[in-house]
Amino acid sequence: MASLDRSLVAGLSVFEGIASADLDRIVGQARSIRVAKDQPVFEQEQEAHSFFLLLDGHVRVMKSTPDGHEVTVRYISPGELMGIASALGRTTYPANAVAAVDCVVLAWPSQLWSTFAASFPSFSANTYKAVGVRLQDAHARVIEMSTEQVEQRVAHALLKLIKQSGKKTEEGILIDFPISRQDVAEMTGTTLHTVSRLLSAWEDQGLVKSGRQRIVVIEPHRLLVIAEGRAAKS
Amino acid sequence: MASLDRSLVAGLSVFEGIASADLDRIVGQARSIRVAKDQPVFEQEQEAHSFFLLLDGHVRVMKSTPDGHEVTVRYISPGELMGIASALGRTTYPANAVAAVDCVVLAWPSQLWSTFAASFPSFSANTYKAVGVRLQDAHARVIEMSTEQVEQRVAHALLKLIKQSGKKTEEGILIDFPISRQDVAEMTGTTLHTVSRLLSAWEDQGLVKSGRQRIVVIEPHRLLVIAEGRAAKS
DNA sequence: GATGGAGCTTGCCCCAGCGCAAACAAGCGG
DNA sequence: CCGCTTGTTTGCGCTGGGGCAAGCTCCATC
Repeated sequence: MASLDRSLVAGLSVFEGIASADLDRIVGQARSIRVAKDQPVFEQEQEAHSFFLLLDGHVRVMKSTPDGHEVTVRYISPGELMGIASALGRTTYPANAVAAVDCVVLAWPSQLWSTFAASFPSFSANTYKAVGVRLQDAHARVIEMSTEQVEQRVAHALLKLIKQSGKKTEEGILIDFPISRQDVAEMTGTTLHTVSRLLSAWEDQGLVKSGRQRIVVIEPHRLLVIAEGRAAKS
Repeated sequence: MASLDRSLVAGLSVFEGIASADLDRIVGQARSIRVAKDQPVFEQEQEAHSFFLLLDGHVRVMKSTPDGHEVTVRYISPGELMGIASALGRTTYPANAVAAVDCVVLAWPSQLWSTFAASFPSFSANTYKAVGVRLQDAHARVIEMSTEQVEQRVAHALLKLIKQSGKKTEEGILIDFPISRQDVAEMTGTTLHTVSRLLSAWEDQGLVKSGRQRIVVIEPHRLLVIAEGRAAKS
């Protein structure tokens, strides 16, 4: 394993306000792990032995229902923590996390959580702030599901994705990991058929350009108009 | 104002594991407030000057969307904290909280949060655990909205309500605060019409008994069957 | 005990979007 | 280069449940 140093994590918002020496100590206790595409980082109901920081790649967090449905909770981008069950008093992971592409993660044993939190107040403050944001996101999602049409929800989802993981290309803004119609459907509570129809329609209008597991947003502004429900019904 | 003492809060799970003397100090710094039915405890976007503990009554937490929809996030029961925005690094409240009946709440200035958290580790642990539960709830809600039919969602909502605030009566289990069809609709992402139709149907089958802002569940077990989607389509 | 308003019920219509099914591409492994 | 798998597209029919509208009932107020 390559030796780890603070340059990996310096500048991440979770570690904001922590002294370099402390960062070294924190990073020194982590294991660095490679996770191949489609492999799990952690699994629902499994004992929460570690918490993780995504260094590189993209991870999809999802929950499975007893009746076989899968719902995508969120995508994790580089620099974000995940599997922080122990910070919230859980002993098992609440969801499945799967690498959307080959990933590199740092892992710390869960017991270290309380040590870190006690030693580095800003670490715990930053994390709980992140938890707060996730709670907000979850509520926002509930509200979307309650009040918006499928078209608006899918538009919102794409906007969220390009904001989080958008990469400028000459064509437009590319979602820079493989994402299928089915994946988008699982994020928005609809079916791959409907997503496919919407993307086709938007492609005709020149709003997006998409292919196999690939979506490029060409006109984010017009997509926003749809997301806000101010779209002219054609 | 009546003098406050620890008997008010002893035994609540948030304060589990805290010494009596400390409890006195904590409670000593609270203001006790009466909130009349339909009056706000705190409001969305407002500066989060305090956090609260509900001593008596029931509070509805809801979010309003720009386009005039209201979505109920949760009901707070006696013994629960609310308005803990500051614990999650927010400076404003994320939602509206309205008294569903006349309520009594304790309020502490937000700045005290960090003091309490630092002085009483179990207080902060207990609270974050509660936050974890809420995050779970929110995700569960997203999953329900994504995968279940309206009928199941409404059944789930009623079950949640009787679990949280059910009161045994000779008729069955009463939800012990006034709740309208509209309220249930806002919890489940549907319309008061549909809720009304469902309750009427269930009443015909002897599952529930309901009236103006009043719902009694007679056969929770059969309601559970519906909630799980194992209902025989009549 | 009349009046008004808030909450509830129900019938009818309609459509967004799901389910099903069939056909089509684009990679990938051999 | 071929065949297979995995992802995508699209047509068609159907239905859950939303929207609208009318009428009803309980309760509070005067």
